[in-house]
Amino acid sequence: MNPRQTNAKAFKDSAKGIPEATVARLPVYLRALQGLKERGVETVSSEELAAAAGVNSAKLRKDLSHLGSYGTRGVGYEVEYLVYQISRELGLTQDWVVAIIGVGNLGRALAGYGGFASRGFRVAGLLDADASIVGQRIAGLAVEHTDKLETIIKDQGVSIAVIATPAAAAQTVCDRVVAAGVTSVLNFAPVVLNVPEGVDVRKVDLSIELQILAFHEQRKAGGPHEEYIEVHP
Amino acid sequence: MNPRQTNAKAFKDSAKGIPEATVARLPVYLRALQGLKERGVETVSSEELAAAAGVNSAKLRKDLSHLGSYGTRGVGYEVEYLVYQISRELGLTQDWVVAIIGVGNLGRALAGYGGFASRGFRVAGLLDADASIVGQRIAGLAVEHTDKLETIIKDQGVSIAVIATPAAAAQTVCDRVVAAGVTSVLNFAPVVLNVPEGVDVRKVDLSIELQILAFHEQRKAGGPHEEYIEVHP
DNA sequence: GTGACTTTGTGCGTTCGTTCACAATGGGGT
DNA sequence: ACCCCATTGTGAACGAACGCACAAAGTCAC
Repeated sequence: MNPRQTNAKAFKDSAKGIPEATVARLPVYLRALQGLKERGVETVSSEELAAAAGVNSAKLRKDLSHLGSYGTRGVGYEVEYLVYQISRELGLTQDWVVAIIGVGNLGRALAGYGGFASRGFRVAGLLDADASIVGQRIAGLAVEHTDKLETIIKDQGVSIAVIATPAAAAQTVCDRVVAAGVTSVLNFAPVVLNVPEGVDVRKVDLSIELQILAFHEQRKAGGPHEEYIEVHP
Repeated sequence: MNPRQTNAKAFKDSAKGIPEATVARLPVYLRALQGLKERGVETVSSEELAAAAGVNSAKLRKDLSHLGSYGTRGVGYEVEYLVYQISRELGLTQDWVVAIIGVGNLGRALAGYGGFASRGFRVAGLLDADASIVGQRIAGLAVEHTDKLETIIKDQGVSIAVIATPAAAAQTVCDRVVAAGVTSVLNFAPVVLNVPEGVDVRKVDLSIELQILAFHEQRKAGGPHEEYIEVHP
């Protein structure tokens, strides 16, 4: 019935899913590899690449083994070939159209961020609800009013929305982009977004990261765990 | 010898360490709770709080149980009391002094981000290597030259450094802040930072998150896993 | 006071992720 | 042609995290 069942071995192991933890590390490997490539390195061992990516080498090998068998025993991995394979697996060999909603400080920083364009992400729209910002040119793009959100998403074929609005506006904006057909959302607003099945949300929260650091910092200094704690009265 | 061994029960379970996964969620609970508090809610059940935080209720209860037994069976958790307990556990009842190095678009966004001050993070310095930026006032602070990095860190008692420089400068800046006594680093530059034992680094990478979204987006659309893949020649 | 009801806190099985350690395997030297 | 060496790819052991399901424990109505 399903060809996979008759000839499963010829299909990539990844068919049934690369572990999330691995997916999250692939971009790190990719960046390390691109660095090596720029320096003219043609071949790299798992040990070297692991060091460059800040992970241990067994983990690196297992991660890469999920994509297929792309190394040569006794030699290592061919940098250029591996760059291509990881890019393809991540979907970076095609272009992705992105819209950024909310052009405050953060939205501006995102619009100007070089790391997008170089990895196949094309910013097709900057939108804001504030009329005094609409019309400004930022990173070569004119800011549009959020009224046009649906139009832009559909006309430009936006598939990923970046939400950089204030917290209060985020859920509404999210509902609108989802209704307009977006299925992946990167959320910078400090709220938990509710989305229907089938839509992916990833969250980046600046203050959460700081809080996690504070927790560990406190531990180093001898935090509350050192004290005798009273019971809830 | 160690009192913990003679009377372990009286000490918080957390003494030996709250799981990392839990620590990473505490800030989310905290934000949800503060939202409830502002709306005047006094008591909340694990079910409700879990919904607000976007996790399942068993996980929430287990997370909170690591801090101690702060709920009341049949009733739920007292919002204000729980806010205090989580804040204390995260180390937010004390103030943390932060310096931001690199005042580009992102550094500016960070400097103006309200989520810091409201959680006990005081930005004590904005530093940049570019002489044309030095002296500008941003969010009420004058930008200083990176020459003064060591002075500022020591004089102001900075314990957390936020690195928002270009990739090429990040490692050098990191070495300097660590040498000056900083033990926690939040890194926005797209590089893997090397730090000595005892220093914590957390990384926020905008383009990595987008790449992870692209991966899943590709899957939805029927990505490379659907195709028959040739073997490495 | 008592009993019904609600909600917490947690023991347990399961799943997911990491690490070790080594057999398999390709390259290169002789 | 053969053997040695370096390095991959992975089986298996371990550990962390998740989620179910329920006993324990408190509240509230009467």
